Amino acid sequence: MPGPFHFDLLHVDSGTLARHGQFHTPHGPVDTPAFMPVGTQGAVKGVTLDQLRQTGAQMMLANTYHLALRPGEAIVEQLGGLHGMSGWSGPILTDSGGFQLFSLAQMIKVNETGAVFRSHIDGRLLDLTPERAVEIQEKLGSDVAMVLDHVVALPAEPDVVADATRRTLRWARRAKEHADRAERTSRTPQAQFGIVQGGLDPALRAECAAGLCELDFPGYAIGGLSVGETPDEMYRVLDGIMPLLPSDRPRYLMGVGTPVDLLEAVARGVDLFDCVMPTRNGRNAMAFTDSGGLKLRNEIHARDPRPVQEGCPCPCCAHSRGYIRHLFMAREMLGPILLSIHNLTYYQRLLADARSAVSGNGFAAFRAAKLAGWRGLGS
RNA sequence: UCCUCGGUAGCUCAGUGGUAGAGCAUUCGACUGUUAAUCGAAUGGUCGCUGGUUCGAAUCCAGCCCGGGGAG
Repeated sequence: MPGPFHFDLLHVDSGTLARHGQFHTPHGPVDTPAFMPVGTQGAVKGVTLDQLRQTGAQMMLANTYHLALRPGEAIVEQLGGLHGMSGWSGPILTDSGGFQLFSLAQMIKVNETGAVFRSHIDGRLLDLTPERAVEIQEKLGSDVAMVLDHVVALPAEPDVVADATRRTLRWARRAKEHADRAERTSRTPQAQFGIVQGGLDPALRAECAAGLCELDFPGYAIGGLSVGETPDEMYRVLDGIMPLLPSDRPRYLMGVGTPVDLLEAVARGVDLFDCVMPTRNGRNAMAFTDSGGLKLRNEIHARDPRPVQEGCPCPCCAHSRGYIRHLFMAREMLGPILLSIHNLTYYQRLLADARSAVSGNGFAAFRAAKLAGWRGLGS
């Protein structure tokens, strides 16, 4: 009998390693490959739940560190967990705070026990250990909880990467043990994913993957990428890791990426993605389209009556590029909102098309056609 | 007519002897498990005009032009 988090591998493309599947959660299934919008504080910035569903998103992301600081996991729990608090009824994945060891590196100290954060909000100390990360995420009530990992910026000295990778593996063991032993307080079950670190070193990546697989997680993430390396270096890491991960579990490439990155990773067998790019870039007036990135603050769009993307069903594309530019120049809040929705819609449609292409054994051709379009304007 | 305050970048203004700065606007760039509706860069001025003093004037002096306020 399949568990609450089983992954149905429905089809593998005949020409690439691209997979089409379905990941099951207590809050519904997720068709893969899938893109999860980022809602760090329990909200996808500028987008209502209705609008978010309309983009085609099935699963969203939230963040342990940010929610532990504000409003605090106790309040989230009291409001019914992330689902109750936010009203989002679909699956939710919570990141452990491991990424903040990288992005907030200047305000933390890492040792074997865990990480000590100096809150960026009020300066108070927050101890984040692998065990604490498990407990916080249980209270948040997400469907998938990530283990706490140690993300370092690239390029980095070999011993720095090796230390962080082996620490990540030790932390994963502690997190797994703690989750298995802990009294489950939430009403719904929660899956825990391990995270493969190892920088650009194939041997280190393999060592980490092997150690995690022994622990038998229901899903595996690839972390520590898109932190300073080139796209080709990232793709090479994926080439090396994918064969080492069990094919009957979802593979999640954390924090990635551009549309090009998504297709290159899907071609190598990745099933899940998340990235702030569609929303952050959308807020900053950059639109994703089939012919590459559009910087809508640029004057060239001022008199352009065309929609951002011809044929796009999103509410942004009911308007002209000239109007969207005007909204940004006038600092109207509707501009960032509409472009966030457009970019999320663009990502969701891209992956929906990718799933169809995989099912029809035509992923290689699909990827080639998309890349040719994007190359035009250099997305 | 007199008194007074002012005239410096597209706009609002700093700058009182060593050949000009800021904010905003404009243009362009960046953004990958969000400390970001953010960040960065560039364009842009014979300092109202004409003389004078001085090695050197946006800055001091004189006259003129333009604008605000006041007096008669």
